[in-house]
Amino acid sequence: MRYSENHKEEIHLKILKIAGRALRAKGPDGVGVADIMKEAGLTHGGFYAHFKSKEELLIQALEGVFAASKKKFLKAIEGLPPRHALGAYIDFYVSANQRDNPANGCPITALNSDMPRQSKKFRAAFDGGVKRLIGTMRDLITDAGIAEGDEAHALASSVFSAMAGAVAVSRAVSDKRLSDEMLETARNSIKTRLGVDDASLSGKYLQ
Amino acid sequence: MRYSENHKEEIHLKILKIAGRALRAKGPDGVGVADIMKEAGLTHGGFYAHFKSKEELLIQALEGVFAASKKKFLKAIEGLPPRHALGAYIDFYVSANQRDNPANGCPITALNSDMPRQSKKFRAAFDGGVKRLIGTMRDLITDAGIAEGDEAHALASSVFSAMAGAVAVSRAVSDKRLSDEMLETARNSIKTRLGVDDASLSGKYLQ
DNA sequence: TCGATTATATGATCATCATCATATAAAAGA
DNA sequence: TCTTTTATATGATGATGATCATATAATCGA
Repeated sequence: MRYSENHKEEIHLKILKIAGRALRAKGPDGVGVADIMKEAGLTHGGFYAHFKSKEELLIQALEGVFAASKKKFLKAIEGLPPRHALGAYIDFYVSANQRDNPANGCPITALNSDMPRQSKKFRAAFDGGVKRLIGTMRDLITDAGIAEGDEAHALASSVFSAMAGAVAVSRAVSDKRLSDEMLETARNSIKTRLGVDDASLSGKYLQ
Repeated sequence: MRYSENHKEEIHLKILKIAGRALRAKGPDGVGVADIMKEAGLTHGGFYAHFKSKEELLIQALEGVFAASKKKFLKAIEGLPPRHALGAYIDFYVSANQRDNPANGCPITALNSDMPRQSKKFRAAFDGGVKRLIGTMRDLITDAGIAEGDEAHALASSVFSAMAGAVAVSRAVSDKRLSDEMLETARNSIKTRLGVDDASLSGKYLQ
């Protein structure tokens, strides 16, 4: 059956979107091809007209998810001066909202302990996404005048690892009180470390 | 066949030990009953004489792993005064050695992104282990005079989340340079935050 | 030495899942 | 309207894995 010009492409994107959510919710080994297709309103057989393999689907889905994460990053800091932007992003990321919505959140948080068990290609896609996110934060840190060059990069990678790690661990713990405690103290300590905590930003110490 | 008095118990412990390593290396959904039994020198059929289900095995294995982690914690700080002990534990934990040996490392690091997808019972066992580890660190922080009461607890939970998160994210990234960078900056920032970095401990600032 | 006990083995069942061969049907172009 | 194209459906296939029924064999107590 011949469909409209770009019908297949639309379906392709729809599958990727659904897979991106399932990937984060169920992990790379938890997503089933048939389930994804069913959610897209199709049956499992048609899958291989869209993707060479499940691995290819996951790689494309992961790339889409990283691109969306970067977009969310940029949107969260839109229009803010650099230091306020850093604070705003940390507030956005290290939050109960992120913790409670793995399917729509950052893939680093959602997949970190799965990564060592994945294929080389999938891991390479993951690395690429992480590096791009770190690059965005490095630019922000540079713009804020907090550090520059290699130092800005090291700081950005460290801050990102702290943010992702904090959300991931708080998500792993099912005790809400403990989880909230971890999240809040992590958020504060990361902001303090960068000098973008509320006290600093209100001008008490700098600028 | 009747074996020696405590033969079954020995086998039981052997299975648990193997499962504990597999659990961290392959994740809860990656461990196969047959594989575990084979590694223990047995076949899959005998499994259910030892455990009611795979879930029961995983829970017991996880509890064993947390107990071992606590032992390693105590061993790493053995004989050191509180503040040096904190520094030593952070050095021990946030290290390339831990990152590169998931099968023998901390379960928080190895399993965090798997946890939201696990059964209630398994998650409860995880929570218990996390709380005990945090309790040990809280005591250390209290002994070191860094904080006390609820504040010491909050600090301990936050520091643990930062440590586990940093190792987990550095493990997720396959690029060695980036991974090393994350690990080192995380280790330094956590130690500085607690005032147990090398400069502080050498007496430059305190004590 | 022999029978009872029981840890372990064998082999089946049932479910899930990725993959693929083949069939179908809808729509575009003639 | 009819043929061709091709996106999707149907229905295998083979692999893996948890679970369980039943068989086997080793040792202890008699």
